[in-house]
Amino acid sequence: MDAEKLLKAQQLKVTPQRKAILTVLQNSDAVLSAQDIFAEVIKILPGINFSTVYRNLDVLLAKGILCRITPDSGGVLYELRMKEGHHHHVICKRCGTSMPLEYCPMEDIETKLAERGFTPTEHRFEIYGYCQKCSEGGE
Amino acid sequence: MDAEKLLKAQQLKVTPQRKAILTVLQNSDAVLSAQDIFAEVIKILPGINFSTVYRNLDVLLAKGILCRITPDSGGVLYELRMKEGHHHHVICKRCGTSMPLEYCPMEDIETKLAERGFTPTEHRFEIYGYCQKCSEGGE
DNA sequence: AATGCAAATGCAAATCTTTTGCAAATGGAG
DNA sequence: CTCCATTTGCAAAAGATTTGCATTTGCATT
Repeated sequence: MDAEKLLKAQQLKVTPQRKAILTVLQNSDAVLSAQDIFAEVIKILPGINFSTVYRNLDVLLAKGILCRITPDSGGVLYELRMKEGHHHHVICKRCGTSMPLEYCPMEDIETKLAERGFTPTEHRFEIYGYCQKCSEGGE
Repeated sequence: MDAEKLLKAQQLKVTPQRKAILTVLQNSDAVLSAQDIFAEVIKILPGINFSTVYRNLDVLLAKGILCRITPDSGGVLYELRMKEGHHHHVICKRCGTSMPLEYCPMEDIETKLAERGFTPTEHRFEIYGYCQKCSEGGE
């Protein structure tokens, strides 16, 4: 995946900072916090600022280049969007690896909500646990 | 619902601070942030401290007296647990009212996860939108 | 290749939320 | 009533994220 193409496709300027952020996310199959990302990006681009990372995460998220995940344990995690369109995630609590999920529970429940007069606009479905690799090694 | 009974049932000491926190949550059918709760509790119990509220929210959560909800918009919200056992939530983005949901998507997906070797330990399913009352008044 | 400007960045400070250490206070079992 | 583990208040620290502003930079257009 080409960082420049990704950015241009969204009418975003191609800056070294953005390329570094995308590189970090590409090289990780785990979901990362803003701080994690900053810690990695600064290795590539010493001198980059926190605020630049935060601002760009917001921009990339708004443009749909990233997904945001918010575990129960708190915090906000990001990952490169690997799948087009709406989807949910399965996340390993040990290694942080995230997999897209080809299933959305909303279909099953839409009529039930309609009966209650509730109009859904967003929803979230996230599954945490241990991936195959991390299960094998014991808990 | 009796705050004292709730606390005693969980081997927690009955303190004015805890009773005040529970009272606030009982009188609200919306989900509240720690700050919201503090702002209300201090009206009942002037002099109560932030840290007391935070600590007690953690305790009450651990004991299963509260539910924690983390909207995409960020932040952490709490509500009195209205339903025994595992369940999910439907939350109105305007008035914050929360309703328990008698449906869990995990059943539908467990085998699919097993095929991938993933062992789920926790999951979250939250639906945001507008409740009947708030839909009527227009967006 | 040079120009112009909106967009992006760095920096520093501010804000907001949550946590922690510790001494004093207190609930409740015996 | 006494005692002790639990809980609280306080103050400070820690952590995460945001903001204002001057400067720089990408890039579309000369």
